[in-house]
Amino acid sequence: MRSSTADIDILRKHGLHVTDSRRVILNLFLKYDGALAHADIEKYSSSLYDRVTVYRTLQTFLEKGIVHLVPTVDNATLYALCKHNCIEGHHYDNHVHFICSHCNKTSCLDDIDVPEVKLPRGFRPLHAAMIISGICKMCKSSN
Amino acid sequence: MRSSTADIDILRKHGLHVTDSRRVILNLFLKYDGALAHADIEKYSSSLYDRVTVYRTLQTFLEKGIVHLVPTVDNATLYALCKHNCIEGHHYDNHVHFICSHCNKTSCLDDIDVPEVKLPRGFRPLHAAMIISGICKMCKSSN
DNA sequence: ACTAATTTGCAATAATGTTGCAAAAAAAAT
DNA sequence: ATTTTTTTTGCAACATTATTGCAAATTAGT
Repeated sequence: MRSSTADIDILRKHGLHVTDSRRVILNLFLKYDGALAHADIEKYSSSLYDRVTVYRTLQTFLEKGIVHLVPTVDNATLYALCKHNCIEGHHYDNHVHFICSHCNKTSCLDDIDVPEVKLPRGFRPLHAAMIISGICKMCKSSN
Repeated sequence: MRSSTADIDILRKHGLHVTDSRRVILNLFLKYDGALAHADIEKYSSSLYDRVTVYRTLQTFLEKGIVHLVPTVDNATLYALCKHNCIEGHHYDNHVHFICSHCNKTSCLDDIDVPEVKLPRGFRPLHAAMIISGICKMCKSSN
């Protein structure tokens, strides 16, 4: 029995050195399967790593296209794993994000694309993001 | 010639005492016609008022339904004037927001509603927000 | 194992947001 | 118009969140 190397593969694929903190943080994303804020990561990793390291790791993941930012209405910076098609410097995260007002978890609905919208004359759109809030699958079924 | 009292009317209509700081900050929104962050307000009001006052004023405007929060991808808290139908405690800001990547201004497209989206089984939507980035009307025509 | 380059942790600093309380200002009452 | 009551403001202190420089530790290639 050998331990999974999915995290290592991802790091290598994006040209990053494999380090403990990067593996641990990346595995949080892989296991949790939702958007995480800096504070979540500090909590889940039991403050194993310095705050600064967490900030820098997230920044690096962002730059390399491993995670993308999720729009929020409060002032939290949320990160979520890029699922497909993201390359360094350009994200294709044009899927809908869902934030549950019960469990507060933010999930990427990877298969739901953001719909096109007709804009007023003169506006040239480049990217669109959509966040739907409500009750998620898990919370609804556990009532 | 008498000075405009639009700001005073708005404050009164929402049951707020009319004070200098509230008038000045409200007028910033009325004139700028875009979303403003706390930092913008400090800048435009030449730090006439204490940071704390600005925070509390924005919080009050939010509670009374004078402004609403605008979703952002970075960690800024953005406020924009409510145009119609907002009452105390409940916002109907289901319009599309546009952020210009050139001039960095965020505007409310009040007449463009956020489109409906079909969600996966089990998700119950309550509210939807949409942010489109690109080049705005003003920046496009000034090239 | 050795070397070169990258990453990490620590300390210091900056930026952002919150709370309590006395003084000032606004609205209501006289 | 003056007094009284209530609300708002500014200050100070504090809490949280994020950034930078640099030496020590770690990674990857030879």
